[in-house]
Amino acid sequence: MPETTRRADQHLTSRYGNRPTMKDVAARAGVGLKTVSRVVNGEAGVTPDTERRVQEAIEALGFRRNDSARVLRKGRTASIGLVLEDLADPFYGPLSRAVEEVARAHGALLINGSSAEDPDREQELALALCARRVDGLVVIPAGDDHRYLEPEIRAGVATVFVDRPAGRIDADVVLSDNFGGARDGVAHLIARGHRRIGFIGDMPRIHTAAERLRGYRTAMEDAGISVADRWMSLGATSPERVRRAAEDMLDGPDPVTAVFTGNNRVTVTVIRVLAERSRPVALVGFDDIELADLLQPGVTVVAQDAAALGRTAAERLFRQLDGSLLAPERIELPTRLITRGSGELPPAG
Amino acid sequence: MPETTRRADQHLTSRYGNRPTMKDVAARAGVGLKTVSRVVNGEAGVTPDTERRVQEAIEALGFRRNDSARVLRKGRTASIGLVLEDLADPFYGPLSRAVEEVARAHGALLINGSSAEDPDREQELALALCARRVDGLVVIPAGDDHRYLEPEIRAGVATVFVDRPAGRIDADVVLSDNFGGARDGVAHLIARGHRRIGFIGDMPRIHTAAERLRGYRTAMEDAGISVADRWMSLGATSPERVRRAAEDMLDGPDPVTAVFTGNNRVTVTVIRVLAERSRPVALVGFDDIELADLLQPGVTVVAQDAAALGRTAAERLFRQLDGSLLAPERIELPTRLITRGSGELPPAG
DNA sequence: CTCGCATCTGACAACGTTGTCCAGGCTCTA
DNA sequence: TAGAGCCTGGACAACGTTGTCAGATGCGAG
Repeated sequence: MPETTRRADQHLTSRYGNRPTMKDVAARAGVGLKTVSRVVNGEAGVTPDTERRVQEAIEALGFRRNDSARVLRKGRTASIGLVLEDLADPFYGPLSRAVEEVARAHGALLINGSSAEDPDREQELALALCARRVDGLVVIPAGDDHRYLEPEIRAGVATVFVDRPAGRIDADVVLSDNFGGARDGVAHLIARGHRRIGFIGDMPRIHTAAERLRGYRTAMEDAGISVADRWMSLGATSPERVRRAAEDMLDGPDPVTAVFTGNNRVTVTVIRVLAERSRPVALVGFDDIELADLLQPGVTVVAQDAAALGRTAAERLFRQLDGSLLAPERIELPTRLITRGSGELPPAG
Repeated sequence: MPETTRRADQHLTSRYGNRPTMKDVAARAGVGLKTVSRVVNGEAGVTPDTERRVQEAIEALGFRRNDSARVLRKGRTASIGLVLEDLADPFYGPLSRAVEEVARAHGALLINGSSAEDPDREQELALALCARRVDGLVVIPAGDDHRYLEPEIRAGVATVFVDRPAGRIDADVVLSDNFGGARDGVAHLIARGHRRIGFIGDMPRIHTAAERLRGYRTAMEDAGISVADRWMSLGATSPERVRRAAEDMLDGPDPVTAVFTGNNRVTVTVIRVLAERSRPVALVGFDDIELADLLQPGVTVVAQDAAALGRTAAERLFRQLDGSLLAPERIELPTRLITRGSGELPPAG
């Protein structure tokens, strides 16, 4: 080996700051490039003495393998992407964490991004993740057309949709039983004697909101109750609109004696509205909320298991990656009615 | 150009599934490789006609640039890493989201990982992120020795610590005023006439816990109150231990008339314990919690702004990246006392 | 008509790693 | 002692992109 290469570590050509490469390590240890690679990857075929020399060089130079190059060469990035609505929402934290744990168990990192419920941003994010060549993608849809992912899926990006179904493409989906949960929650109120029951939910273009509304309607229909239009508020996204909607159905003609709320944010606002009033109004909310048991009365909810959604989706994703081609499947997880008092109040007024 | 190359797209050599490369696009469009690169990156110097042909080829093949290769070549990944404790904790969701937003504004993606409060896992994660060559790292420390990051920082990885200071290295830190917040919270109780005040917090090896404890001690000392050992519980991590600690100081000799809780999880458990009792006990908690205003009484808290912590840290990080070398700085954000009732109860018992 | 200049294009190397393959040295046996 | 076989180590190409640089093309002016 010529003297010039042996001293390569003394004039590292910089890019990432001044990071040593395997070549630098090899030069310093006086071995070949591939030998360093073998040591770093724990491959067989290196004598203990050589290995020690290489390890020392790695230590001395502070070498750390450049995974970008590795990825380029190997074709797998050992990372998956998660596109969700808003990480600050307490529903998505546990979901994301669950996905992360499964990824970790498979040696993968998680890149996540928030779509802020904006279809364009969802697409931008998902495609950016694909450009990074994530091995797989877990998507909580904001939009309702995911054909833009077709080339990616064909190219081998494992993809699973969670919480809401994919739009206009055939893919794996993991959902909560939104319809059944809402129906049971409303039926619970009906069983307590309520007939005038309000529903406040998100825009029906969001699948979960539509399904929960359908559950509400079905429960009412099954009980032979006809629903007045003013009992239903759809698209109540901001706290102000939720508040107005609640007040309308509580104070209008034929006032409701119970309210079913379509998601955790709506529930919280409605709790506030009800707390200001003397007439007791029953409440069942979709999604569990922290401290719900400590309020007076405790808040009865239809709980879904966010962590289980994430875990199931991630496991499905790695099953796609590990092996064979699976036919797209729709997995539905059950919800659980948790009675704490607010849903058991009898009709009043 | 020979006919054979023009048809290169018909025999793509696979790796990432079957992804077309720039070479494939070039062959199909009948142009050179570099021209495709120029079009993809919106560089000047391509005639409209050529550009159109390239765009068509990109469209037809479903080409998407491989950012791994790009990263390898350019040396910047346009991604930053966030190591936090647990994404499922409602404190970290908004923090992570805030970091993400700043990253997005700088065109970067966010990779995050949960350390689960385990120093080894923190290190493993941080180094894995460095191997991915993230441009920067936001770390919420679990351990108290971060010398392992020294080579990385020297190599140019921008690094900011949040919520807790870095251990044994000199680096940027963004903190809440844990000491001042706790001191003020406890002083608030003292001002209401309390003398026997309990403190329940996390292990003092965690910086925030230690600082809050110090705030408690200082407030008591400033008021000339000597603290009994049994009024303090440190290292109460599980709900069970918090419960036991609370019961001990409530039922033992010299029972406390007020409790200061050191973080949101402790606060929630103590609320549960207090709700079971008839004797009113005052409570001030560190960290705000959702629905705190709806409980009876409302929960008085020392609130810190998780989103502001994240935002400030991320902005600092990109300032490091954008430009010059900055001397490490310690930024402290104020806390805010929010009175809601529980902290204003007079001493009883 | 030719020269010079500006504009557009493409060949080539490089980024840092891993897979392939072969060379050289060793041990063991005949 | 020679030959076979094994083990270790290294040279080289490839992954897909971008930066450099030089060549080609077209246009206007002399």
